Amino acid sequence: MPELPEVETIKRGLEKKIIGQKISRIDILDAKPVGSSNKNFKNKLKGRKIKSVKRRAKILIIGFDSDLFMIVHLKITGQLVYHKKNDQHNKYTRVIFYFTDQTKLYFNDMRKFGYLKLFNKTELEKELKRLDFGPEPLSSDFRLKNFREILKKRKNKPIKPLLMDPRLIAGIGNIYASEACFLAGIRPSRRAGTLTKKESEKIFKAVKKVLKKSLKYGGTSADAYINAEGKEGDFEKMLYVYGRRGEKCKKCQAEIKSIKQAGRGTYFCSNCQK
DNA sequence: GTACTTGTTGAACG
DNA sequence: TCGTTCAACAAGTA
Repeated sequence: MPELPEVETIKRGLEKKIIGQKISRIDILDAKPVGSSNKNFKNKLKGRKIKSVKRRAKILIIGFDSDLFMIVHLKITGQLVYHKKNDQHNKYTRVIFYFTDQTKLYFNDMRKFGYLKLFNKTELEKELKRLDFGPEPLSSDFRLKNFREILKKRKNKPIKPLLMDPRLIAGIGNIYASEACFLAGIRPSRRAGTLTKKESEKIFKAVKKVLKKSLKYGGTSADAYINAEGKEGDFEKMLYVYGRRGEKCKKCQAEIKSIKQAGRGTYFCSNCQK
């Protein structure tokens, strides 16, 4: 599942490949990700040149000339893959963007939760306001003080679902919320208000650390994630707890446990995390 | 066949 | 108004 490090990796890959590219044609193989609201999707994009690729939380924002922007959300199984000449589409390919130099960009999505939406600048700003994302955890503007304010406002919320709430902090999903709790030695079920000063600092640092480290390794390919070049990330083998139910803790050899929190799987070591 | 998985959103509720 | 909980979306795997 693409979370912040995965989406950021895709963003960096795309930036190198598609900026300056001009769209010559678009094939929509499945209209669902484009939605009924985007009836002129093809017409609006044809002939447009790509100016920028940005990321906010887990969404990608591709900027074109003439005040046009496309938001791409990959949700769980979405992929954006750039290919040179030969056709590489598969049964999950929903949209194909063809560029004037014969290269292509594929939007693949097995489970069809992802979407592509077009906006002008005003609409984009409105949309971002509506989405109401919390701070970017890797931004230098996001300080311990900000994090403690969030904990204070959500005293009763268990720490792991708190980390995953995109309106509180942007870009953290199930993998990194679980991993950050492990790194900090804190049980995912601990309520925000019960964390000591020291513990809140530990979690704060763990969040930044795990995201940065994953980014360094090109993300986690636990499910369908691949980057803009179609390659998997290498962070999966560095995971301490996520998806490791029944396996041994890499630090203490105890068995990794799993519970359900807010309907989502949570993994932790009951020995290392208090 | 059944249960379970995922990120996000919007509705329902207190 | 605000926070919390939960169903819904889709399609694959165990």
